[in-house]
Amino acid sequence: MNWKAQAIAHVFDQIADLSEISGIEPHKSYAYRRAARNIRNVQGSFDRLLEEDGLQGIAGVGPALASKAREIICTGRCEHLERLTEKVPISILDLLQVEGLGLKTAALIHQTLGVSTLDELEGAAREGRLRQIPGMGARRELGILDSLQRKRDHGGMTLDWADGVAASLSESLASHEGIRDVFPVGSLRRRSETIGLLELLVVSQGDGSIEDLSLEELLWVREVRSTPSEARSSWPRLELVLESDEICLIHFVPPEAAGEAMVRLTGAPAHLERLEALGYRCGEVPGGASEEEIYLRLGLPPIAPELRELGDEVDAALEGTLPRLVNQGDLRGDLHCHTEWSDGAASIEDMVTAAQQRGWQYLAITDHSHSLPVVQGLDAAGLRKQAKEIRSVRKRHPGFCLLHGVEVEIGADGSLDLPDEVLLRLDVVVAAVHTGLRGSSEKTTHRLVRAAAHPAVDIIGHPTGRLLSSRHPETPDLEKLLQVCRDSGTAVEINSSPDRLDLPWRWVRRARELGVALVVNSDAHSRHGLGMIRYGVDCARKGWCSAGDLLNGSPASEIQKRFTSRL
DNA sequence: GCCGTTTTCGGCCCGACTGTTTTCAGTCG
Repeated sequence: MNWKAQAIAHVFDQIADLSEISGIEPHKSYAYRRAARNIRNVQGSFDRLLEEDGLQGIAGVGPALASKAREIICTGRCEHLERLTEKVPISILDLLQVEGLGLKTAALIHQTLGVSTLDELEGAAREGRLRQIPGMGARRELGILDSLQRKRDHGGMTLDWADGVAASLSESLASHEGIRDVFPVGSLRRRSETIGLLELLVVSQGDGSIEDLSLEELLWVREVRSTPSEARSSWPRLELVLESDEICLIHFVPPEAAGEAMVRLTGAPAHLERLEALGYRCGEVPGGASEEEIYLRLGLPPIAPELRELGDEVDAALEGTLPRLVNQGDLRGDLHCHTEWSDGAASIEDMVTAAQQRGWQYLAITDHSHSLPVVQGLDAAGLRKQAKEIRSVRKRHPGFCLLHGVEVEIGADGSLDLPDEVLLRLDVVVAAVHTGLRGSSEKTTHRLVRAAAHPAVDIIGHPTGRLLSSRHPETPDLEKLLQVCRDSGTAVEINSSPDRLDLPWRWVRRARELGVALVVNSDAHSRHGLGMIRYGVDCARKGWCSAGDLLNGSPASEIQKRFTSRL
């Protein structure tokens, strides 16, 4: 996503939350949220929209919001937001990331206990003070502590957000004289599922002098701090604190050290340890060596950054058994997306043309089934109506393989909310859990396993149900699920939404070992959403997948055979 | 704050689940 769009939408969401806490007319909050959502979903060139009419072409953006958007882009600040934070500290919004805490309770906790940070919240929970709040008992207190712990284990920026921040910083840095190149390193380059610390490598033009760089003037940078160098590297570095509170570490190296810096700063620690066991020594690399040359000197082929995690990738490289990793261009289609028939923003036809523009041969339309609230999903009659529309779109796009499917809701007992005969008439059935995710691991496992064994189910969608920025449910017994899927021929989804990346990559590796069919799905809710598939590809690559491991690495002819044979 | 074959004011998304309850508010999707 365009980083400007991200930045504006982020501020609008903050305004919406703070306004609601401050008791400002609730529909104003709704307006800000709606505008933020539509800005995120902009299709085509965001910059052009911004220049042409200051975003007023976007639904939900009127003169007041357009002027704030302009202010955010030109100054990196928003006066309206700053005024709101005079009344309510912005750190309260961190409290909302805790599962089970919404605006009402967060505001109440702040008012009665003076709590405005996650640390203070944890302290209050440990001391049993949260129980003073009406509606809060011991159980919710424990739930909050639990959620805080899980958040610590999984914290960080999602990949799309980190990519946006990195792109905007790189663009500003690269325009400086004296800077030759800027590269992402660290967990961002390894395409980790969340990015705790954003790291950029800046290759200088000459001797690496950075004295005349005035980074404070960069847009979005609130503060520049020098940080002592660490064992990992002796190159000079600076810490940028961004307006959005993220921290970005910038490493400066002269051109002749770029290759070594790439290796060392990309990590991960276990990978570097294995390299060291092969004789790699920091500072002993000949000047000017590229990253590839460094691997070559150790007797290794280049190892993709995504694989540099646990260390065993080095052994595989030595044995010559590294997989040929899938690329975005290897995918021929997508088997999970939404349209305006449920909670998507585009028509079926629009999604089809967007898929064709991406060079895809097939697309499965899988709108939600009816029992998911808000979304207004489809029941049997709705699906029949949709089938008619699908047939007519097919006629207009004869060369394209358009599949009719559904994302069917898995109920509390593992049953599906559509009759078997309806499901069996569809080309693709993705079964997924959206509610009751706070249940025990055993319960969720039972639901998933029952659905996976159902004869009409083709794909288990986002198996863990996690949301990386907010929801970390008890993980189901994935080993059991994968085995059931293998035995029943049910495929497992790698959901590409950067907030999900679900199946998690460690389990993608396991699924591949077990021979479970995998499929990278966009779960797109707009034309633009189809592009999210790149994050699913990142996840598949981290899970050692080749194109051949993925259902949608195969051409339309095979997909047609697999998914329409039961008709 | 936005929007309009209910167009310059009045309405804007809703239903299940949960932990706290003794009749429900808040959260979430």
